[in-house]
Amino acid sequence: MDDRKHISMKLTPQRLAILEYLENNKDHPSASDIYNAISERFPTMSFATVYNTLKTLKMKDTIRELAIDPDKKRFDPDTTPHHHLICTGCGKIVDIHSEFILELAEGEKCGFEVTGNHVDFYGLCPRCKNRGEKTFHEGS
Amino acid sequence: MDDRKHISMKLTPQRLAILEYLENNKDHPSASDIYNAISERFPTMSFATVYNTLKTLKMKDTIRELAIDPDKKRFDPDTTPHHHLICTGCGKIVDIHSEFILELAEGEKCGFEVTGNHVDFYGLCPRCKNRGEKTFHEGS
DNA sequence: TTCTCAGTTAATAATCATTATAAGGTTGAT
DNA sequence: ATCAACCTTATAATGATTATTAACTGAGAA
Repeated sequence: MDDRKHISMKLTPQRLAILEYLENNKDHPSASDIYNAISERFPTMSFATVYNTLKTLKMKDTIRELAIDPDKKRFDPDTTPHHHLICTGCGKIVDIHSEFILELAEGEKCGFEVTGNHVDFYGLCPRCKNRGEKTFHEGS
Repeated sequence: MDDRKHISMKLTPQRLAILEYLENNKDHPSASDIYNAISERFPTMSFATVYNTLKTLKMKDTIRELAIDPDKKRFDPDTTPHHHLICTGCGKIVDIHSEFILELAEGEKCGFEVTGNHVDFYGLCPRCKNRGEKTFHEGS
């Protein structure tokens, strides 16, 4: 089941550390999240290696690059089609695995060939709801 | 109808130039797009002024900041609820004003209070379709 | 009119995320 | 052992964005 899509790349210690950190990670971490987490136990790790590895994994469709955070890229090891629910108070992101049928009227397509979609839901997580938070960024 | 939400800020020449550039603009420009377009006829314009003005306009809900492009923020003067259709070949973005009813099952909400959503559609624009393009970034 | 103050602009430095470059390290086939 | 392909690292470079600070402007008070 979980054969990692037959990643055809050398599994160096650094790459294993990154893959291990990403495995089942639901935090949608950024490159620096990954670097910070790993460099604790792996002080020799270079930032470039993180970026290089992420780029390679992205090309191999092992991870997905998210354009959810306006400030930096985030990465998601869950490459199955799914959507996100984002807290506008603290930025927390949770996965939504429901499916939605979203058909565009031909007139709205502007001649595009539509290949997919992604829904960002916005809201307040339980903690921010209680605090009355309203900050962070509003949806795209 | 179009009273610009009673912008309560000094309408300096620089701000007017930015507002004028943004008015009815469907290109979802970035800060540097705006700076480049305006500084031609307004060579004294500072980049900081563009950022300052965009931040102010965003706070006043006169424009919306988009997290669509992983490389930079883009801005949309259309603050009515709408969605986007993005070309994965060239990055072109067009507006979709259809509405979609997207209800989340209670179990999927993780206790969030859901306040809104935004759909990104992905596809190939007519020009990229003909070229067989596949690059750019894939959806969040 | 002149002074003053708050808000604005511009020049600039600083920061952060990301990419590019170049040099050295590792591994596996020969 | 040698070579080449691939990796890693250190580092520089770039691009977007934010922060800082001094000069500027316009409206109202004196």
